[in-house]
Amino acid sequence: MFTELSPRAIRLREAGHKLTNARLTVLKVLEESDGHITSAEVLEKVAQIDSSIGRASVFRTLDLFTSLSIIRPTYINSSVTPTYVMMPDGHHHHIVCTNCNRVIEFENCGLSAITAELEARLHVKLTGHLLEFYGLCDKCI
Amino acid sequence: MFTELSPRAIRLREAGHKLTNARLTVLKVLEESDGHITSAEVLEKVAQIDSSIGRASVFRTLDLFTSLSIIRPTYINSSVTPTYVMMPDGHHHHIVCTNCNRVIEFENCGLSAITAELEARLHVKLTGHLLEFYGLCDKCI
DNA sequence: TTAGATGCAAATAGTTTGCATTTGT
DNA sequence: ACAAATGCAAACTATTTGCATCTAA
Repeated sequence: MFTELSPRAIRLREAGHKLTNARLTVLKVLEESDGHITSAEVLEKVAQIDSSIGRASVFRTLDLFTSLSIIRPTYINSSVTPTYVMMPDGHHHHIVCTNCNRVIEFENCGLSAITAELEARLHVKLTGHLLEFYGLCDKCI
Repeated sequence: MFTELSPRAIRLREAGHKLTNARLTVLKVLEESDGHITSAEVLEKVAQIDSSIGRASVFRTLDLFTSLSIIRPTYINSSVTPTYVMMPDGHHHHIVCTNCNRVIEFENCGLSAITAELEARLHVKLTGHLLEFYGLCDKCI
């Protein structure tokens, strides 16, 4: 059905979940996105690929992926439909322009020192993070 | 009607918005919360204080406050109803335990150096941020 | 005085649920 | 074989909208 399994699909199976058509299709849509995608967009693209997949399964899959920290719902420029962000290695960070709503990705969030300090001070074990900056992008300054 | 105006109320008026009963009541509820509150909780507490305030006005007020960066909707342990976090000085940070859903606040997010570096490198002007860590709290480790 | 904000109730839309059926392992 | 997952459609519920009325400045 699917020729190649992505690392996330393997992770899914190793966590004891079945690799169903619905799940692999949602995963494909997420992986082909730019890392930010709304539930409405996921529903639409999944329907384009395979219209026999039910909406409920898409939502169930998004919930499953969220519980596995593959994605994370956020409220980027949409107060109605959640935007899901892909969380490679359990983290994600970006800048949202509060004027034009553009989302700017960047590397090197520089949080490893902070993570280590918090783990030591608060006796917690941190596995990921979401860092969202707000401000004006270069075009809106 | 209200004897004292909080700094946020003054900020609201200075931004050109009327200080109505609905808005001041929502603000009061938010300020008396622990900094994390769902829309359902806001609706309920507002109704307790003044049942004549309409639900629609509460939602309109939450939208207004979000646009003013007084609060920010997030998806803490609730995939249905958004949780709003108060954003003092335009930022907020916390740890969410992925096991028990406890939210741990902490000071000193240590992002000022990263903020300055991003502003210089990407030619943006950053005004706030939301930083959310995921992991296990001391009791769940 | 009057633009802005409100409350109400109806409309909308995104998401969830129950269940018979199908499917991956 | 069989527990897990699915698709369907109905049910749900949070949120939004239109509009006449009210009110803060």
